Amino acid sequence: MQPVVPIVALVGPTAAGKTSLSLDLAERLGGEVVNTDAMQVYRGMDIGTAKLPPAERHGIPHHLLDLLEVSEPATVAEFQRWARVAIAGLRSREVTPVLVGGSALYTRAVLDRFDFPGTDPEVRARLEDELAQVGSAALHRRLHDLDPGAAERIEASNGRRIVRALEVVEITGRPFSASLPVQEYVDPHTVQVGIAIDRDELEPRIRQRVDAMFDAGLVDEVRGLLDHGLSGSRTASRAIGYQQVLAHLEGRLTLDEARERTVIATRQFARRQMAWWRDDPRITWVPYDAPDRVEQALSAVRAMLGS
RNA sequence: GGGCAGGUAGCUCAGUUGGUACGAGCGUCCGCCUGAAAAGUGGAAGGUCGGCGGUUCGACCCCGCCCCUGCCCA
Repeated sequence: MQPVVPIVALVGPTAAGKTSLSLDLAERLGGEVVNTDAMQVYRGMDIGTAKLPPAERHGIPHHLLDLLEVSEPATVAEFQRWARVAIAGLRSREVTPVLVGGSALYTRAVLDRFDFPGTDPEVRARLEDELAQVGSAALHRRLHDLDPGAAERIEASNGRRIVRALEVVEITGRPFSASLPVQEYVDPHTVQVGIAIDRDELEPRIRQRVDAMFDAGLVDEVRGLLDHGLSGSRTASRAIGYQQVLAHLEGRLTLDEARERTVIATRQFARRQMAWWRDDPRITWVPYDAPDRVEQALSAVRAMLGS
C-alpha cells in the first residue's frame, strides 16, 4: 500500500514568520517547499518580496520561485497549473509539499476546487478598451442584461471584475460565477496551518521589515529591474514596495514617502490577507510566538493523517 | 518690536458675502473578491471650524485681545 503523502500549506499575514516555520516543517516532514506567493515568482524581485536567499534554505529545494521575467504578466490560472504539477511531482516521489506564501487566492486556487474559465487576449483587450472609453457604469449595465446574477454581485465601479465577467460570458456563453467557490480541497489529505498574530503585534514587525528592505538596497534592486521592463509591466510593477520605489525613481515621491507608503500598503495588505483566512474553518492556527509552534503544526498534520 | 499670510476631520487642504460643516484626498475601521490578487473595489466612523471676550435673534465666517506657525522688516 502506498503511504499517504499529505499536502501541507502554511498561510498567514506578511511578516508573521511563515518562511522560518516553513523550513522547520519541511525539515521535520522530509518535505520540500512550494512557493505560493504571487510576487516571488519573479526573477530579480528578491529584497522586496522577502524571498529567502538560496544560502539560507537549509538545503531544502524550493519550487515555483523565479519563474518569470518582471516584464511578463502573472496569472492565477497559470500558477494553479504549475503548482499542481509541482505538487504531484513531489508526492510521486513521496516528498511532502510544504506550500508557503501570502497570496490567499493563489493558495486556494491550488488547494480547492477552482475552475477558471478561459481567457482571450483579443476579447479582453477590446473590453478593456471599452472600459476606458465608456466607463465601468456603462459596462455594468451591459453585464446586467447579459448576466444579471453577476451584475448583482459586482459593484458598478469595479471595472476590472466587470470586464472579466463580460469576457467569460462572451467566451463561454455561460454566466460568470461572481463569487468564490465552496471551501473544498481537491485532495482530502490537505492541511492548512495558519500563523496567528494580532495586528498590534504585526504593525511594528511590518515597519521593521520595510526599513530592513530599504536598508538592504531595495531601491537599487528596483533600479536594476528597470532594464528588464519593470515599469511597463502589468503585475510586477504593482508589487508593494516596488510600486512605491518606482514612484520615487520617477520623482513622484521622496524616498521617505516611498518608505512610508510601503509600510501603509503592507499593513493594508495584511488586513486583506487576514480577511481571506478568517472564514476558513479548516485552518489550524498556531500563535506566531509559541515556542512549540513547530510541534503544533506537526500535530495538525498527524491529526489529518490519522483521521 | 512692527508688517504680512495662515491656524477647519488623525494628515494635507477646500468652503460659507453671518442662518444648523455638502466637504475632498490620504489614513483608520468594516466588507467584497474565480485568468492583474502584494491587484481591484464598496461602505462607515472621525470636526467645541486655535483660545477668550464682544457685536447680533443667530457667528466657523464681523470686531477686540491673546496663543501658535511661516515669511518679511527692524
